[in-house]
Amino acid sequence: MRASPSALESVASLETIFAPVQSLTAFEETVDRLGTAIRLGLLPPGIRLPAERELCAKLGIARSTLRQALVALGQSGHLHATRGRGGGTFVADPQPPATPPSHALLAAWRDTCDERLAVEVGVAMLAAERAQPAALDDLDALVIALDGMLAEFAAYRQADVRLHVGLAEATGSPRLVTAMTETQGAMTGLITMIAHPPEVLDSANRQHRRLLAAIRRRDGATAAREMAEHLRGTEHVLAGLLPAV
Amino acid sequence: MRASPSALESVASLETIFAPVQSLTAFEETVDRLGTAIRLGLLPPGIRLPAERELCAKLGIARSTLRQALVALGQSGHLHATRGRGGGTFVADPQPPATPPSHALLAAWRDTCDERLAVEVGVAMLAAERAQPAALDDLDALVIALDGMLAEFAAYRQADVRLHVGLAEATGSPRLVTAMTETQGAMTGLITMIAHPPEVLDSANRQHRRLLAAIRRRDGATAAREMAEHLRGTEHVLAGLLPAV
DNA sequence: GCGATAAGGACGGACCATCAGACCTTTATC
DNA sequence: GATAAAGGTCTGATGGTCCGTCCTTATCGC
Repeated sequence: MRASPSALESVASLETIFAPVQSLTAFEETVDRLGTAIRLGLLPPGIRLPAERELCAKLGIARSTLRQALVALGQSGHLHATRGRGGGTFVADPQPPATPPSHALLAAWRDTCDERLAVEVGVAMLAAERAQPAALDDLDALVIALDGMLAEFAAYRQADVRLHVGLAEATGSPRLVTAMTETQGAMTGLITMIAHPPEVLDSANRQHRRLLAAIRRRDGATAAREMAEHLRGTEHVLAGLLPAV
Repeated sequence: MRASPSALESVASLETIFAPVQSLTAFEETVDRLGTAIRLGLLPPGIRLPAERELCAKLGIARSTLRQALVALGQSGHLHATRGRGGGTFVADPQPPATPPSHALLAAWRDTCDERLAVEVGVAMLAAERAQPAALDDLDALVIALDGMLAEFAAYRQADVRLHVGLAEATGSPRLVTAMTETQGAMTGLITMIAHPPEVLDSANRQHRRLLAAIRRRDGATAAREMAEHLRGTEHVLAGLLPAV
C-alpha cells in the first residue's frame, strides 16, 4: 500500500529525535536541583531549608523521596540536619571541596558554552527591554560589591552567579531563570578549572558595568554584544585548556 | 548551636529552586518527542520509522515502553503500523487535525516566546560564526522554496521549521538543536492561531533572506538583530490576541 | 517541671512504570 | 514451503514512588 521506499535517511536532525531519552527520577532531579543551588551559593552556607513536610509539598514529591535526596546531600557534605523543635536541615558551613568536572562535562564543554551563550544573550536583550529600575539598582550594588572581591575568587564567583541569575529574574521569565540557573551550574565545574587573577576579574566586572549601563538605557543590541563579549572571555581560556571541540 | 534565624526569605529565586519537579516518564517523553517531530513535519507523512527493536535501542528504553508510545501515537492518528515482512510503523498521511493549544500553554505564552527568543538569537549568532557554506546553500534553497508556499500556510510552516532547525544544526551544537526543536514545537500551537496572509509570509521570508545573508558574511550582530526582528512579528500579533502577560 | 509542639528519622505496604525476554502472528521473498 | 523481518502479546522481576504511621529529639510556654 505504501510505496514510499522509506527515505528516512534523507531526514536531517534524526540524531536529535532518536537520541536516548534519559528521564531523571524525582530523586535524581531533586539532588540535582538542590545540589546545584547550594554549589552556586544561591542557598548560602548556614541557611535553613523549609521543613521536610513543607518542602516536599512545594516540590510536588513524597516526603520519602525528598528524604532520599536530603540524605544523599547530607552524605556528600552539602547539608546537615538537626532534630527537635527549632531544628531543621541546613546548608553546611563550610561546604565540601568542589569535585572535579566529570569526563562527560569536559567532552561537551563547547556545547555547554553554546547553550550558555544563547541563554545569557537572550536574557541581556530582554532585560534591556523590561528590567525595572529598582532591580537594576540591586544589580549595580552587586557590581560594586564584586569590586571588593577581586582577590578572592570563590566569593567573587558566588556574587557573579547572583548577578547573572538576578539579570534573568529581571526579565520576568521563569523559564529563563531556570535555564540560567542550570547553565551556571553546568559552567561552574568548568570555570573552577581556570586561573582567575584579579586583573581578569576586574576586566570582567568592568564588562558587567557596561552591560548594566546598556540595559539601563534600554539598548538591547549593545547589551547583547557586551554579554557575548563577556562570555567569550571564559570561552577562549577554556579553548586553550581543553581538547578541541 | 545554629544561631542564624534562617533568613531564607531574603534569598531570591527560591520559586525556581523549590518549584515542582515534574519528571516525565520514559513513556511520556517518548510520546512527546516523536509527536512533536511528527507535528513539526521533521518526520514527514508516509515515512517509515526504524523497526521497534532498533528504535528502542536508539532511544535507550525497553521495547514495551516504546510500544506504549507508538500505540498512543497510533490511537491519536499520528502513526499507523503494518505487520509482516516489509511492514513497519509509518507516519500517517494525512495527519490528524491539529488540536487547539492547551490552556496552560496559552497562559504561559510570553514565557514560551522569551525562551524562543533566546534560543533563536543564540543560534543566529553562532551560525554566523560557524555555518559551513554548504549548509547555508541548503538553507538558501529552502528560502527559495518558501517563496512558492506563501499561499498555503501548512506547507510554509513546515519548511519554516526545517529552516530554523537547519540553522541550529549549522551551529554544530546538539543541545541547541534540541532546544530549537522543543521551542518550535511549543510555538506551533500558538502560531496556528494566527492568520497568515501571503503578504505576512512574504515579509517573513524576506527576513529569512536578510538573516541568511548576514550569516553568510559572518555578521553576527546583524544576524542576531534580524532574527530578533523576525520573531517580534509573531510576538506582536500574539500580544494582540492573547491575554496580557 | 511538664505537656504541647515542631522538627527530623524510620518503616511497611501498595501501586505503577519499566525492563528483559520469550513467544505468537503476519507477510514478503527466495 | 522455508526463511526472514516485521509488529503484537504475554509474564515475571525490579525498582521508584507514594501514603500513612509511628518514633525520637529538642524547644517553648504554662
